[in-house]
Amino acid sequence: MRLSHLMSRTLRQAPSEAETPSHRLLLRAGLVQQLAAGIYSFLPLGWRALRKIEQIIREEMDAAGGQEIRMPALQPVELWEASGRRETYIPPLFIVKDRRERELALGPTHEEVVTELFKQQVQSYRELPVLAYQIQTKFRNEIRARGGLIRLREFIMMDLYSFDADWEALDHTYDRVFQAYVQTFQRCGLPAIAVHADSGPIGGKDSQEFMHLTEVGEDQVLTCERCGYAANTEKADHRKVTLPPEGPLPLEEVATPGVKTIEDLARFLGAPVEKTLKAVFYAASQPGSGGGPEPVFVAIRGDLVVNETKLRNVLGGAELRLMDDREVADVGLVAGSASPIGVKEAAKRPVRVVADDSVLSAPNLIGGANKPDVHVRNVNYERDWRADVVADIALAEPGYPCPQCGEGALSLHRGIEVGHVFKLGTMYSERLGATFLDQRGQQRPAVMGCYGIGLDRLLAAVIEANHDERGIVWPAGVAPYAVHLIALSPDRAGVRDAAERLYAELGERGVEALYDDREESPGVKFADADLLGMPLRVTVSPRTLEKSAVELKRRTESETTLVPLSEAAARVERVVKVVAG
RNA sequence: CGGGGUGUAGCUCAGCCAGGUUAGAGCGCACGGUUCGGGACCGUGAGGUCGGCAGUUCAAAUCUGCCCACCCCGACCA
Repeated sequence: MRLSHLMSRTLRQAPSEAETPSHRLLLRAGLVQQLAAGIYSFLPLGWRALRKIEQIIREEMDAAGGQEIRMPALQPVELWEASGRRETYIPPLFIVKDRRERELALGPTHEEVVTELFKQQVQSYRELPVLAYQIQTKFRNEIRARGGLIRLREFIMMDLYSFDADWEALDHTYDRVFQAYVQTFQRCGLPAIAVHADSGPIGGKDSQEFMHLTEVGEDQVLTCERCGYAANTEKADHRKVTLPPEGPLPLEEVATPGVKTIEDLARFLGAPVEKTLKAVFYAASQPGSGGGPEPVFVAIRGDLVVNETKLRNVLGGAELRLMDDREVADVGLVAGSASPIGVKEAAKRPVRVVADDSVLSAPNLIGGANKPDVHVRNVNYERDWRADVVADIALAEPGYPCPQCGEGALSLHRGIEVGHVFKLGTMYSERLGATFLDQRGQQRPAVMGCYGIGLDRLLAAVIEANHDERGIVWPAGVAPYAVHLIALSPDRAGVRDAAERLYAELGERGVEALYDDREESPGVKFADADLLGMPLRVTVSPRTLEKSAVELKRRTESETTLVPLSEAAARVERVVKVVAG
């Protein structure tokens, strides 16, 4: 491609709305142009890079046994009603109407559609496993688009769906796709780690996200350097400090005038925070069930914080929000001095009680009394109160002991989620009737997995991970072009002729080259070459031609080498192959 | 949706608080000339519904109100 006719321009200054490095470089290098919030056009260079990524993914998914298909972006909403997600899917679907007022959803994901496909196309266990994938535009009515290509409302996703006969077979398929993901990110030049992720209320067995760790990521990840444990903060566990066992002491009310918070309480009574019992009130609404919110009383040891994702899962996917003091009072309880003891009797409405498992082994805690300015000493689980649900609902925080090895301390990082692999199970196959006949002729629902990679976001992450102060430093596998050919002072000393010949010869050899044939000063051309970031720069100038040579320079290095003009194309081809690995 | 911020030329911004001739600068773009290995220089020129609508006023980029768009922070996700 000739730079003189390329349908994009480089920008010396990035538009002010761009803050993250990848966003700034995407705009400065002329890879994309924004049309609206979270909606972008791809310009030639950006599109080529995206297609390189697409091809890597395609090759890896094929190698893992995937079959490429193509499903519609327009989906009848009836299908979403059948799966039960019409109302529960967040963010809400983009809905359009056809001329007969029939509602169609712009597909944000394709579990429903692929399950329909399976239903008709696959009947026997002998055909399993089936791994079907597509690379296609998705539409999500995101609450907020952000970070350039990091969070889009229209984006390209590779989504693969697997169907197995049982959970054990799914485990194997999952591992296979997992490995394909590892390979994919490696080939894209993106450092990425797999972290444990929330699998949501669907209750799948495993779910992992692939994260590129970077300051500008929007996800938070806790890792243990000692054993390698890594988890999204919404999923992360930690080894809870247990308190020394004590015999239960009798309940004892104490006056605590003006004490509202756990910190106040611990200070007032001279007790450590972990000897207190914290009460938190949530209003839980089941999405899609028209009823009002249900009050939930959450009890957790005073030193711990509630992880709302875990709590939501325990409550079957309810939407949660903290109740304010007035709402707490309306239920008949006392904020700041609430007690799990007799809470159900004290409340005016039915209250669900959820306890973190930290309270089980914590004897003689100090809790509320359901009376203002009074607390109770020596609260013991089981003897004094019981919860409807006991589960781990604690938030893991940096510095806490690792749940896996127990020795390392968790540390916090930010990351961009570039991929997600997920053991779905049989929810969709059961609801939509995607069954197969097993060896004994029994109808059974397929055990599904789903796996996604956001291509646009991956492209942004690749730039995030591969740039310097001058511009992009494309990994060879993703670079729009392998070579950036520059003709300096093209009107002098046969430079244009030499450059044209080299450009043509590279084309004949199948070397992808971007050719800067513009009438620009050397400074501009070099600066643009650095900004655009192709792996190999080839310069033809009066100075090199004096020596009957051209100059080669890798984007990752500062040294240049001269190679004879006569061998230039062959040498460039060879270097390109070396760079590509 | 709540909180914060920004809208003036293709990009970066000044002008607005204290309303008053043809609304400015740098970069970019066009033409001519000089340069030519790290974003050169000189000259000429094109390019603007000052986000939109309404209001106040003799007069609005500037003051007031409403609306819109975009960015950032929180809940969702690839």
